[in-house]
Amino acid sequence: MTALSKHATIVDVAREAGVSKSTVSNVIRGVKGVAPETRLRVREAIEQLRYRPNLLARHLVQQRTTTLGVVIGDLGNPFYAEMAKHIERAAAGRGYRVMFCNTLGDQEAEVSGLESLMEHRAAGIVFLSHPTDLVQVRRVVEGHVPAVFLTCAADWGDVVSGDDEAGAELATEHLIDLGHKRIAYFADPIVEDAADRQREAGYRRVVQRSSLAATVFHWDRPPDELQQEARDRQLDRILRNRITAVFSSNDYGAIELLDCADRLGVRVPEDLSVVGFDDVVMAGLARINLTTVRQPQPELATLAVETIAARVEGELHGPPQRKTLGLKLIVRGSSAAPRT
Amino acid sequence: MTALSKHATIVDVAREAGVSKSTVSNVIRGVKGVAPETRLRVREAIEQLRYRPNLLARHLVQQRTTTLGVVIGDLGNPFYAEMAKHIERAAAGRGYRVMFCNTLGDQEAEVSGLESLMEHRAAGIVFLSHPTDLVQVRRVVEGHVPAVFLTCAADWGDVVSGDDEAGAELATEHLIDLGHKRIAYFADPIVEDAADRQREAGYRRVVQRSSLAATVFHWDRPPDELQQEARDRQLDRILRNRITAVFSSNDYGAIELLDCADRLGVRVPEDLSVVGFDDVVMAGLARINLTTVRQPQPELATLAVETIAARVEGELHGPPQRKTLGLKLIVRGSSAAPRT
DNA sequence: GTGAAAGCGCTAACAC
DNA sequence: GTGTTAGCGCTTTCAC
Repeated sequence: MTALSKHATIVDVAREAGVSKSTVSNVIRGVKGVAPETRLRVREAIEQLRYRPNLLARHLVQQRTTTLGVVIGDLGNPFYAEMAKHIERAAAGRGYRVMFCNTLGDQEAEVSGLESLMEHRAAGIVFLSHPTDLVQVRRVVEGHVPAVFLTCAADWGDVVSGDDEAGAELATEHLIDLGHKRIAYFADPIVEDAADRQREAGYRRVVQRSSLAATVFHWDRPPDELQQEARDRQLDRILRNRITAVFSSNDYGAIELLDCADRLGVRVPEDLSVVGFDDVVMAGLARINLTTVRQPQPELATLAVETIAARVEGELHGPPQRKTLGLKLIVRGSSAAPRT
Repeated sequence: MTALSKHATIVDVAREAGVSKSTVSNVIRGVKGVAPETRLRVREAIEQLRYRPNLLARHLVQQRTTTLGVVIGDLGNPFYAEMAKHIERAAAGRGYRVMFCNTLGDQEAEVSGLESLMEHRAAGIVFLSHPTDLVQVRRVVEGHVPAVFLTCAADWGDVVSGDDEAGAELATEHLIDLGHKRIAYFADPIVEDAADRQREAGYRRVVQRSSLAATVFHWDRPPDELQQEARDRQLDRILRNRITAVFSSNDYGAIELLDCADRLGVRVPEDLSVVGFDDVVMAGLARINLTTVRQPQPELATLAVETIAARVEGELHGPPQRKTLGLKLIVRGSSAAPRT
């Protein structure tokens, strides 16, 4: 590997082109009022020296960066990974770069990661999955940079999310229409609280409207080696309750449930109907074939980035905004009428 | 949303504590030789003002950042997403933050994303998935910052990867041991060239050693709306060739193949054995249950980060290094003896 | 043990 | 149309 050459600076370019550094700066920033011939000379010098402006210096003097911090629970969860990808693309499209912080639910990592993002003077923070430690996180971020909560919620920042309650209603109605009488709601703790409550609320409303009983289960998330066992116990509880259909708060949990059912010889959808939430790519595979509520991922991500960019660029002022996108039920093969 | 308060600076802290800014700097950086009592006063002022050092300024003066650029093909591919997560964690553990650049195979996005990373003065670049446009990319990066190629390869940077050839041999031997005579290699274009060639080479060696014919297919990656159709055509080609087993260059491709087989009523493993490469989390689901070659993801990511950190910190000099980790075959249900 | 001063690479007034 | 200059917030000699 060759020795690392230093980067050329604006002064080097100025010298090479025989102008002052302000002129170079004007050319770089596309300020008009530079003689075409001068502009050309500067351009050539830039090319020649492979000059790339130093954003550290620019951002320092401008008192503002074009870096967005993104806090994610777990990139290993396909929904978050897919969202992360869309956020990155949307940000790049608006001239922002993205710094990810993948906290894996570790509170300490979350706070220190966030502090690091603040030290980098991130222009704004996108929370994709809710910070576990609300108080600490709020203390670090609020009042310093704008925050947007994407598919999660808080009252001190803008919120962009799907219409969780309506989505949950669609899912539950679908199961009722199929003839199910004993439908459970299955909460995956990885889903942020507010979203979870909304989805549960939608479920409860529809179930009660049809005079059915509401049953709510929670996935345990024990250490890895015990996980499979814990899951099997959960499924056992479901079946003991004579549940015939489950609406899971996310696809990830729904797919785990399918996995569990497969291992235990419980047939889906014959013995148990399963409906998820998110519509991750995986859900559409023939082998998974999961009925689910689709979240419009690219639209959500774009909206979140636009919102935070508007705050950063001073186009948006005032109290937190709340933007909600409609959700669609995608019927696939994991749901069917219960056996009679 | 409350007005955004400015960040306190080192001068604010100095004033508050009644010392000079150099003393504050000494305290922040843990330089010894500061009177305990002074140190305490400074600490209190920092706490009081919620002071966070500005890394832009620090990095500008130090002529070095703690930012790592990571170039990824597609975060929507679980293997890359999982690797990204491990890279982020490993980097955080060594005091680095990570900027992702998710190029989606778009050459222009790749080069401009990389230029942006360079403008941010990334201390090093991790290529997770090979840059499509080698020449351009090399021109932008080489000689400026160290590069490490993770599960891909180039001769102008350090390489960290699994032993692709040996892994491919394991997979192919497994199929031969099961009694297969007509085994195809299936190349997914998302797998970087060098890795692909290694895996193909391993496959070819074993097949030829057993005096069998080598057959290599390539997934087409046509526009989304035509993809399913194109895939079905591929599977048709496979079956026409009386292939009984397929070794795919990655899990993603293998899972697509399963999906395709399911839709067309081809039974796996009865009619067709499928072996993948990577061992993404999904591959272990009961419904997927894919026999595959496991890549040690956390170890690969950690090694890549350590390598680049060593370069950045000047602990590692000289020509590009090549580190290879051993791979393991994970036998699951997608492979079995061919029908007689 | 502490402070003064120079300067990292850039932008943005303001002069000329 | 172009150059001069004063910082942005820090680190890092070098005096004291």
